[in-house]
Amino acid sequence: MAIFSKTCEYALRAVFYVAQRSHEGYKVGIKEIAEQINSPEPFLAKILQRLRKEGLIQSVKGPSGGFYFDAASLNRPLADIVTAVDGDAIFTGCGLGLTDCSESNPCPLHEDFKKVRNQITSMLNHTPIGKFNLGLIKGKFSLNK
Amino acid sequence: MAIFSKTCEYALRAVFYVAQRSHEGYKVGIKEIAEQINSPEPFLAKILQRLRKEGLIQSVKGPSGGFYFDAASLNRPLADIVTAVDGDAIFTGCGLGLTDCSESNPCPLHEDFKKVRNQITSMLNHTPIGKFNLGLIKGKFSLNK
DNA sequence: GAGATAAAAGATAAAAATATCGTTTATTAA
DNA sequence: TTAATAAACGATATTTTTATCTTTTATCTC
Ligand code: FES
Ligand code: FES
Repeated sequence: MAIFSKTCEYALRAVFYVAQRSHEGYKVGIKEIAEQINSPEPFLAKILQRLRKEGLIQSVKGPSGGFYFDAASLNRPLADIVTAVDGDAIFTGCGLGLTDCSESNPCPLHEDFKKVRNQITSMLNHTPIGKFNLGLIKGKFSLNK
Repeated sequence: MAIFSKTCEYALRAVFYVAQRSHEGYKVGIKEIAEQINSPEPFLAKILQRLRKEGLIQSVKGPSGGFYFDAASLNRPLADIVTAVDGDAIFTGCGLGLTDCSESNPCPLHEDFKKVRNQITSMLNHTPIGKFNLGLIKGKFSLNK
């Protein structure tokens, strides 16, 4: 088990890659993205379609088209991507799977989980999509293995 | 997506329930456990079989039999249960799904994820299975909704 | 406008996780 | 030692997640 679904992992890696290329002034085709983040191409295509429908990423069809982020989108928090793909379970769900997590009906791990969740939530809310562009360009981070 | 798989959620809830009853001096049948933690009975049976094979929980067949924890097992950390069911991805895996998480080949979220993972790891390592027995007996915690 | 390019859409397929069922084996109590 | 009880085991079923393929639509270049 991981924090995010495979779908969400691909989404985030793709987002980081497209953000970097957008920062450099390019649009990117799905094929290039899939290669660079080491994901199955048609599956990733579906994921990006979804993000596009939600207005989280931009794209244009046709020659010299591809995916990109406009300036506003580059400043959105990662939390928006995660929510679009995995929903809000990671932000509000009970760690033991109870139907609703609350102070009045807590599971044994509620207090501990709340801290973990808050840390994840805070990190995802305060990290803009474009935050790692410079680091990625400098080759400081990996997205594919 | 959640921190743990459904399987692991059931496992932990069952463990807490059996621990409480063990503390009170009883063994518990699979039917009662499944009812009390609101899980599918045959599925839960499989999970507990697995835990038993690993020596994490005890059981006896036959009349007045059932599942229970011996004193030593009550002191084991929750981490042992989680590892048995979900493996160690939650403790060591990359948040973005890279094949191995390391300082030398970090993903963009590596530093942030490390903190989250460490917090989860620490909590699961330092929480013994029997920690919540008194609270559960007093009705302070919920395991079923 | 014609041809080429690339994403969108829709229908399937494969794999993994979750869930169920029927039978067997061990244990107990009488 | 027999009948009842409860877990173990093995096979199967369902659902969800992950992945693929084909056709359509939009856009660019010429
Ligand atoms: S009730 Fe389980 S985390 Fe809040
Ligand atoms: S490389 Fe991604 S969390 Fe360490």
